[in-house]
Amino acid sequence: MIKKKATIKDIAKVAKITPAAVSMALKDHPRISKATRINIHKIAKQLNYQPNFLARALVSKKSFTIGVTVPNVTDSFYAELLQGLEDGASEFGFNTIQCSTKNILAKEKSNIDLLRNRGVDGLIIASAENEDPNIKSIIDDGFPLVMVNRRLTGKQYCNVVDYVVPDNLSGADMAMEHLYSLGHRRIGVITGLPNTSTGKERTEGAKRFLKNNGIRIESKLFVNGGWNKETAYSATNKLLKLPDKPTAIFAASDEMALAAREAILDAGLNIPSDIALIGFDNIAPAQYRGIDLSSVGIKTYEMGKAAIKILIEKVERRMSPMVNKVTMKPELFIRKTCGFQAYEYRSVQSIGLKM
Amino acid sequence: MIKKKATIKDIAKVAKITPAAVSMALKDHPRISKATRINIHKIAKQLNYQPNFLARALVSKKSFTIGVTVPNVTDSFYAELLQGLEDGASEFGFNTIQCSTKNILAKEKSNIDLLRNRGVDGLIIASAENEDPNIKSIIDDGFPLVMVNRRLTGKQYCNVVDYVVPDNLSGADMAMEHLYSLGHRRIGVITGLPNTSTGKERTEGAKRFLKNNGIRIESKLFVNGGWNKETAYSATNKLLKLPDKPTAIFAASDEMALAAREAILDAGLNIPSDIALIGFDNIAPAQYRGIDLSSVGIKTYEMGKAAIKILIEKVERRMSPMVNKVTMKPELFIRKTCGFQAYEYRSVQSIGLKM
DNA sequence: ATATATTATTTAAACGTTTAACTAATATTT
DNA sequence: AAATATTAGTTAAACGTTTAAATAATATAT
Repeated sequence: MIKKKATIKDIAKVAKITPAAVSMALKDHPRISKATRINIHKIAKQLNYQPNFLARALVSKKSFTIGVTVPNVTDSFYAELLQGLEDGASEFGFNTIQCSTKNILAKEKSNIDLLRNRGVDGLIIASAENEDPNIKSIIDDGFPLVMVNRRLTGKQYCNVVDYVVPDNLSGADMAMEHLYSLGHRRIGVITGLPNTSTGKERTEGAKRFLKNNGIRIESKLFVNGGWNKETAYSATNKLLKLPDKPTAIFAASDEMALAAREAILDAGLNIPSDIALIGFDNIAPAQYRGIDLSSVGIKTYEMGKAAIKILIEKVERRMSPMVNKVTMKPELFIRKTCGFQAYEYRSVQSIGLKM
Repeated sequence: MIKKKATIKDIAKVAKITPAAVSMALKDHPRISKATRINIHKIAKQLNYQPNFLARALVSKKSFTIGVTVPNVTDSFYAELLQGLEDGASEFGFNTIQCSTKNILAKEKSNIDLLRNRGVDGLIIASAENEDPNIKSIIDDGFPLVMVNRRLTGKQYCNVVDYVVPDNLSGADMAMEHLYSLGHRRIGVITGLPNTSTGKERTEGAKRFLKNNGIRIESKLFVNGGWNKETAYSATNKLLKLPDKPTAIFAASDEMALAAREAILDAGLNIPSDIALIGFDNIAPAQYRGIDLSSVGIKTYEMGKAAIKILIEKVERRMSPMVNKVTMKPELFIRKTCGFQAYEYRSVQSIGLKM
């Protein structure tokens, strides 16, 4: 039923030479005479020959495919990262296979197994946890790997594996500094998952800032937003219900910041007059008018491209002895949720009805 | 350097039987005695055996992989669709490989070739054009295919290929009706690419509505938004510069509606009091407070799941003679950009500075 | 004219599986 | 006891490619 594609054997039959010769001719091996090479190319075009990657990968142990795991694809941050990875890969003639792990270790494991069994040449992992056993086993196998966005934090492995990550400490510092400079002294922090490097380091950065500026660290001002909207929304409510609630909130991701934003407005409070808000990642929705979320961000798309470049170089060189550790400089994007701009978002109640 | 994985041969050596027997034992073929089957499974687990999909796919012509093409992954609509596709596939033990085409036919072709050469069992195409030659060649080859979101509109092929698409005519109708019911008679339309079924049909639906309600169709009120933010932004400006500019705008996608929103606010106009705005797709960012974009939407995630289900059924049955054509019922999500709600988004100028 | 080098191709094995067909051993039927 | 059936494997070929090694044919050097 399915019309089958022409193979090397078909070409061989037409050209009356062996499949091996065809294979060589197609890659313009000098061993094959110019005349036959031209002939073979012609026949290949006539038969619309397309090489079978499966067969090629099986024998040559090279699939020109990179496996990628991310927590999810619906988060704008990962969408942009994926785009960078995909575009970067295609520049080198590689493709990507993507899987989401939903921050579940078991799902990550099955995804990694699956990708490796499908013969990917290397892995980009954007979904790792701090002491991720899945990563460790990839490293133990000596399999080409570059971590992106998140990395391992454990001492023994963190100098062994390549990564491209944001400078989370500086980023958090910039966010806190911005709030501080606007007069905020009581700052709530919606943290990411503490078992991720991004979660851990952004929290650390915030704490370090407080310490450096002589502000007491109150644990109740740090609430776990779980890297997702739902958890972040209720985490924000915890902050808002505090008797001495913060005057500003730093969320460790824009995704969570946007959820915090909803929670704040739902509580009838205004941004930034009642509560200032800053996020991290500088995702596209943060930039819409009416959102105008101030945020610390890195060049996410570039981060993806950088990671894939390192990985493909490793793959091509069949594992170089170099370990590349790249950190991306964060930038502060001042918009309108921290009170620096003359603009205010008001909850529905505070506006009242008018038509 | 790279530690190599255990193969069937390794198991065979340990168990002192042939690879063929191992292969059968692993899939619990009754030909193999219970005792050896158990033994083989045990050894497989010990050696951490993982089947090589490439080899398996090569011989069995089955890879349990579905190829997917979308225009891009950064558009929230496609991100959600992809999630549905991926989740749906994994429910059936399948995986997806995704590529973006950026609405470029040549890129679509190379992606499709690539996916097929990598041995995918079927294709989900979400990026097709109306008379897409790439689709036609897939059909001619009898290769399993389900189109999603967009379909072919040409007569000869549209009854041959499976698809799951929104009911664009009704959707456009609902959007226009909503604006009409709020008193709007002069409605601008930001259309999608006319060479896509979604673009064509949503425009058609809008025109049909106008006709049915005795409103003259003015071609200058229809501007091409090209399915992307940049084009939609300038398309909106064209509408706004009209001497008798529309009192409302219907954008054929939320992505474009959000760009239109920026353009309107940038022009110093208020939404909805100066101009009402409605989109299509009901993507997540439309729902943020401060955006509150009214929109017509379908269950995008479910659409993805439905498409993958149909495809996998075709793949499993090795092409059934049935052609499934599914349309998804649209829903109207009334938020605050059409003036129905007591809320208004104002441009910066109209608020003036205040701190 | 013989030995050596060069060129163009073929042969054969391999990658890791699957599967149909064959075989040997044991069990069941007549 | 001979004929037949069942069980539990083994053998061999295949999937579509790649690649090292062998070979044959021709050209060049001695």
